[in-house]
Amino acid sequence: MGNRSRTTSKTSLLTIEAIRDLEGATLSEISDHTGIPVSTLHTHLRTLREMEYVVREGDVYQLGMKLFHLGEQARWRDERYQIVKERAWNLSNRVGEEVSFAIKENDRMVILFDETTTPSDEGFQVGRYFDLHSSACGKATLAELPESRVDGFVDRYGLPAHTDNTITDRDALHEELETIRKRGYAVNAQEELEGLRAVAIAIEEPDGSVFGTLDISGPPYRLPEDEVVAERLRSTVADVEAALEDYEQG
Amino acid sequence: MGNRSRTTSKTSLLTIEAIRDLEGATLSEISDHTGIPVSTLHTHLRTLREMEYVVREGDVYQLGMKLFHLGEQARWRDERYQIVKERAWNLSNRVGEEVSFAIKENDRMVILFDETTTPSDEGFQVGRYFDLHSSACGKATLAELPESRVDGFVDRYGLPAHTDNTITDRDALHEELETIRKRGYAVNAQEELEGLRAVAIAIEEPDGSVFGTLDISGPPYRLPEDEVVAERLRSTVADVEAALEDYEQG
DNA sequence: ATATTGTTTTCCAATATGGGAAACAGATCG
DNA sequence: CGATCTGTTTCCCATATTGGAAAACAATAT
Repeated sequence: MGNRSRTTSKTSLLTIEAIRDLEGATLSEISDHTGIPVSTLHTHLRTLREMEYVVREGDVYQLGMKLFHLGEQARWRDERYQIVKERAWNLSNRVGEEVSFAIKENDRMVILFDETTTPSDEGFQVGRYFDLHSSACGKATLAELPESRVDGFVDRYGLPAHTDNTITDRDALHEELETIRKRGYAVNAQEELEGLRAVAIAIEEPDGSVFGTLDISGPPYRLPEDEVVAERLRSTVADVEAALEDYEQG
Repeated sequence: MGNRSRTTSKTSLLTIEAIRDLEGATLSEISDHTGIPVSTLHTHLRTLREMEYVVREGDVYQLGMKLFHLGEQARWRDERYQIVKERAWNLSNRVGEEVSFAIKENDRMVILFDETTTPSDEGFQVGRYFDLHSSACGKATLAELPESRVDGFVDRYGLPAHTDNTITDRDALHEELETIRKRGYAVNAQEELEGLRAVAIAIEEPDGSVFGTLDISGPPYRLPEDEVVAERLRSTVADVEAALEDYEQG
């Protein structure tokens, strides 16, 4: 089991995440997956159920909508995200491509929203985590950070490969980031997911730090030249940055 | 503060909810709000932070995107919700009104999504909880339940008033539910929120239980006659029910 | 009917762990 | 420079948490 201080709360939280991993599971399945004895789990699940973080459908435990409720609050915890959303929507409608907004939290990127013209495939990325080194949004963010922080990040997590195209070499990463800084946009050439290409640009706050990233993504065959895509993003990013500046004033 | 068994996990979860209530807060603010001593809170927040359920911005604790991540999983835990979403989107586009889908979980309604034509005011209800007796979706759901369960619900929670129009009397509620069953749709005449009118119809599963509810909502002056709105909903609901039936087969 | 197997739930004792007062450490401020 | 805010850490005792084991429950099979 654990190595460091196993707080009781952590066990509850791990239980939640086990249910997420298994996309719903029975008591014994959760026990198998986590190694936590069923009797212990049972009491934790009682609490989680009482607090509505988990529900039971028959004998299957599922994540409760309390999590969704709280998640929505988290998603909009910075009201400036709404500013971005409106402009992302406009952009998406203008160019007919999928536009996503992501932020970095704890060394991973999270997609906060995702504007498309067709609602069908909308949002399959929303709420997903992406690695910093293998996503357009992540690389766009990294490119804005000092080398030392990039190195620190590599030291901690390494550069796990997700496809054949993933950058797995530290020097290659530094080169890539340099290229991104030069040309002003990051490209994900199917480094995270086979068949998904994306172009991303970082949005800067008035103080120069990275606020988040906008990207346009899709299957490679459908996207225009990177430079064309980047140009489309650029104007929206500039627009958002101006709006953030305005917001700052009052 | 506590009266019943205060489990450790529960304290952590209450901490999360305190941060939600306060929309971000410092250690001492959370302590004031919950009555939990700062020293205790401190350790809980450490765990919550480690597990990414909470983040710190300066000295303000905020809900972490882990919650959003998990919340999205909860939101789509039943893949049939996607079926509803597509059709709600179509309806919204056809009639130019706001269409929402809600489900009942633990004696409250939760809005799962909300399709609008303009993205600006979209989603301000998403993830919100609504009481069963004071919302269109809630009343539409109650109307499908046996009287005994309705009474049980009233016994447990009472009928708290949210506006002057809220139904606060048990008999009046039963009458209202009877009306809903007769005419086939529920109306929220600003019973939950001043200035918000809504018409809702329950979606039934093939087995007859309530799957969720669709509603059309807006400021009273903008909505057509209830009967007209209901008619628009009816066809989509029938459509969804047919699709659920198909899904059942394979 | 009665085993058989797989659950989940309850019980309980031992002990690891969390609670919270108090001491400590930085800030910020008058 | 003390005073007064914060947040952080320490530490000890009471007790909440654990998890084995057994009991209840369910679903098949014999």
